[in-house]
Amino acid sequence: MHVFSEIRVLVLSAIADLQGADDLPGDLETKAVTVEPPRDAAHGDMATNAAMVLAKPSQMKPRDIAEMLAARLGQDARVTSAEVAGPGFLNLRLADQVWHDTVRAVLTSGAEFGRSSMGLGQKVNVEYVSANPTGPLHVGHTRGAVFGDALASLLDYAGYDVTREYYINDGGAQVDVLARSVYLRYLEAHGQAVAFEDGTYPGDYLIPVGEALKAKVGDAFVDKGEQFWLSDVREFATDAMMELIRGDLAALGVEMDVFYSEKSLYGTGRIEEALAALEEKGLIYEGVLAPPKGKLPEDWEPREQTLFRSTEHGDDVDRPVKKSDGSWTYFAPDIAYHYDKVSRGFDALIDVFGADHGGYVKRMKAAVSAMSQGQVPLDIKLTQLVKLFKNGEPFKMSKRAGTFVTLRDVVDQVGPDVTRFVMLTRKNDAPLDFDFDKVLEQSKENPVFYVQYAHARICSVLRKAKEAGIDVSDATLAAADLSGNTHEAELALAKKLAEWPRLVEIAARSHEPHRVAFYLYDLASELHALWNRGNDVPELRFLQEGEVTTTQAKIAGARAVAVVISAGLGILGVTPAEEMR
RNA sequence: GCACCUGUAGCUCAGCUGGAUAGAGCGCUGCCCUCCGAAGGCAGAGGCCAGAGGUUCGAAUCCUCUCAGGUGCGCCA
Repeated sequence: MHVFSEIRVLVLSAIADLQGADDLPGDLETKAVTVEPPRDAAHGDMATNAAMVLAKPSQMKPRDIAEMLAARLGQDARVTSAEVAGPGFLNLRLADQVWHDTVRAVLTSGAEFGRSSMGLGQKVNVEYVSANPTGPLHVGHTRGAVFGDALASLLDYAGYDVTREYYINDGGAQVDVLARSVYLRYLEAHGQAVAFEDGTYPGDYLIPVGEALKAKVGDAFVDKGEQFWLSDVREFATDAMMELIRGDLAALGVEMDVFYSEKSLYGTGRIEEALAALEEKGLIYEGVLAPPKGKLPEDWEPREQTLFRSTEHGDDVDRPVKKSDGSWTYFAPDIAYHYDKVSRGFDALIDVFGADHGGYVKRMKAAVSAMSQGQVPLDIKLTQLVKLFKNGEPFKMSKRAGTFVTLRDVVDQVGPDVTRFVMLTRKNDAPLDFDFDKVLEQSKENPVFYVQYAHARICSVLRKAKEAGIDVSDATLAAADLSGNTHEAELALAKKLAEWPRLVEIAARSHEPHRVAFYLYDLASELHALWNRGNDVPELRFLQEGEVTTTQAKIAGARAVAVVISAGLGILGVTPAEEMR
């Protein structure tokens, strides 16, 4: 339990006391009572809206309730002042001791400080990347990979039992296209001249795959009809692509728990089973969709298809699960896949899709809602486009020419840490500008650098202290007497640390890992501010010449910041820097 | 035509799921290194939170409509 929830408990018990004394009605809903840091630090350390929330049901004036609460809360040793302000806010100031305890808690718990039990061990499945196994991952996938991975780590940190999963789209027509493309490269490896026409993948990355195929089967497939080799080449090629993709993910530091094959759903009755479950609920029927409003496609004509009544679960129109020729649409195996996830007992599902799948959200949610009787929530996070820049100039990628900016291009140039952090400095549903030059800039304009610099500065102080023969182990620092750390800037830093556990819960609840990145920037900012105060106020420097115990107390505060930065970067998948070069 | 996302300082973006006088970086102005990493810090100027209604003690945040940009829209995945 962190400071904010501790104080909230205190407020609630004060309310209960007032109820016991008949100063407040006995039946009050206290769910809406919050205790949070006020926007303006001048208002105090924490503010509660309790009086305003309770005013109406109590039929009392908010300020009267606030006065009564203030009197009770002021008796607690942790509270140094309780003031009524504005329309009925109750502003609390807490004793320095509270913040010193926070620093101590960080040093004692290490990276575990901030870990929450909010998730109660619930099983959550996070599906991300899920790129078609037809080529290397590109920048768009990279953002999805970073986002999904950080979200998964965040949820883990918040006490959920997380499974990281990748859905391999190896069942559709695109893998046939892949197979034909690899076959061409295979012929090429045999010295034949080939042409990559529309409907094939011309990328160079398939050259080694064609050669590998040749090494494996020799000339067995040369000059043979498609029916002879397609299935074998398809399997060979998708395996090769998945190996490529796993390598890409590894370069970014992403490790999946489960790779789930779409193909495994076909011919095994799994799709039929999932659709039968929907049919049981009367949600599958044969029908004709109304034409889309507005301009009609040229070749539109009414056709009877097998449809899913997704409108029953919030969609705008019903969706086809079979094409007019009777074969499955892409939606059908996807339903089966999510049916499988529900059957595996997950309490919540999260899908991370690219923004171009936005039109797919409602039907997928409808399907999961129907299959789980509304019991398993599905959250779909869409990641918007990444716009690449170089020297401030837009960096275009052309898929037709077979050249596009890959995950490797990005990671090779700026490294996995920078790639990850930068991609998390924007919320998922906002487009992201990624400038190859700016992300490597060493200035505070670059949040990656700014946060790393704060961490490196602290490491530098610890190194200097050690050189001076001072014991700066976490255990020693945790035992240090912090009562001399009373300066406003020192306390501000400790207060920022106290917000970390609360921020973790907020970020986890909203599925927004970018909040961690912004918090780390703020924390780094407090550290830099304190550091520079040392220029004017020598007492604030971390290293106090000849004063071992004072130095240890000062360093305790700094070291705690490094611990939290390190934990936060850990969630983002970024390695903290010991020094800047 | 419909659905989803976005609209906050000159620019790039936060804003703790409804709280007080809306914040940061860049850019602009003026300061701070004989001293732990100045690759930093402090201060100032800059706002009708796209617009109009509504909900309530209270709205950038929730609802409705309008405007602008992006994405997608049976027989691709």
